[in-house]
Amino acid sequence: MARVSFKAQVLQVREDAIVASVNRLLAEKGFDAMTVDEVAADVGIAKASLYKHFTSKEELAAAAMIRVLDHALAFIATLEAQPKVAALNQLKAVARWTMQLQLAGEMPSLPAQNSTLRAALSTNKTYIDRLIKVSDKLGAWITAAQKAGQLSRKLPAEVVLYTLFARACDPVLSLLKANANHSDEQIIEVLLMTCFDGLAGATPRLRLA
Amino acid sequence: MARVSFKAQVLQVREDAIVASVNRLLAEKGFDAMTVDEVAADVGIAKASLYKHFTSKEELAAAAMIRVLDHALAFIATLEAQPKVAALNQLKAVARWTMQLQLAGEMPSLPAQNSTLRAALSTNKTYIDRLIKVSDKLGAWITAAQKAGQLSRKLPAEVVLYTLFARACDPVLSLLKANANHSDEQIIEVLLMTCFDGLAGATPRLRLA
DNA sequence: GTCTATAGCCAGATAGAC
DNA sequence: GTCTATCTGGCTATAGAC
Repeated sequence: MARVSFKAQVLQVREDAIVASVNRLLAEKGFDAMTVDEVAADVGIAKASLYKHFTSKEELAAAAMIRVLDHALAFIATLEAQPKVAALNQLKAVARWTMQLQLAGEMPSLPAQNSTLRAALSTNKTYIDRLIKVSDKLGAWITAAQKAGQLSRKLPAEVVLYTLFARACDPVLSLLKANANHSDEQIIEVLLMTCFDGLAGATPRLRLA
Repeated sequence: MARVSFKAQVLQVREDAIVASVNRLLAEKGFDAMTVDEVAADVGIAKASLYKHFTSKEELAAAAMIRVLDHALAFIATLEAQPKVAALNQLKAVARWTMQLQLAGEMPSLPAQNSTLRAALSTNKTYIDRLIKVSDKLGAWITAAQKAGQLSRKLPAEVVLYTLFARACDPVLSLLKANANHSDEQIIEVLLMTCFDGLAGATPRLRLA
């Protein structure tokens, strides 16, 4: 049986600490503004030690992105354990979760348009795998919600999917938080409304029979 | 009378060319990835010459942002010339205009979270002035539309305003364009729907006589 | 594997001739 | 004001001792 040595456990814990730091710094400053020196200082180890675990800054960031996607998959799994919930509400729960992560300062921004990070991510098999897994889970709920008339059938499913990803790092949230007139919970409720019901606002559904 | 010398005109034209280049590069790569060398090469002058016109990279970017806001103000002015249009439709027209700019590759992204650019912009009087002017114009339409019941009254006006700014550089647009299954016009229509009517989609308004 | 020290590079900004 | 050539600082990444 595969007993994991104590030493290996220590290393694993250290790697987790590194990735957690990277995740927070990515959320706070973005990939370009984040420096490897900062990460090392934040973790409390030497920069050279970082490069024993990860071969490049891009790989550091990729590990953080994968971590977020894994957390998302875990959250989705808990939702799936309650099969009676309407698909629309599952999607809303996911959106709420991403916004809470953002408010907590733990949601790295989407990789900017033409960066070295995008190139690295697009060739990272693990990252792509997790991204597809999340997309498949959400995609299933999206089509189910459209069939049930809970989501507009006029919108291509990919538009809905991309929109959910984009709202997970919507700058509106940080703008509202900066102006500090609302509680975190109020911000989330308002953003969920604008996302699902639009700026025009939902009108009562006609009950046809 | 203030006759503008030929030489001054040439300079003005050159500055316009510089700012137009910066604008395009900002839209394409973002502030961090854009280099001053690129700008100089794109305009076709030496880097040192750039620094005779603008004292820093941040000021270059600020000039581009101001240019966009000035264009927005000009567009808003043309809309104001048609006072019979409902406030909601004026806002939609502005949103459509920003999306067209984005599709044309001429919409610089919002300054990322904690950058030197944000600091520079926040102390740039001209930029702030234009930003306030645009916000005031849009703010008037927002409150009018809410009074008329065309926009949700449950949303604070600032939320609507921030959302319109954010949608002006919504990453969903570039994602959809990358997957290239839709025409530019289709993309814009779909994004306008998600913005104003939400993912759930608009339902027919009840007519209460 | 961890550290200190440093290599190598690149980008923002400037000097100085014209 | 425009150019070429250069300075300067900061950042990624690595060498080499322990």
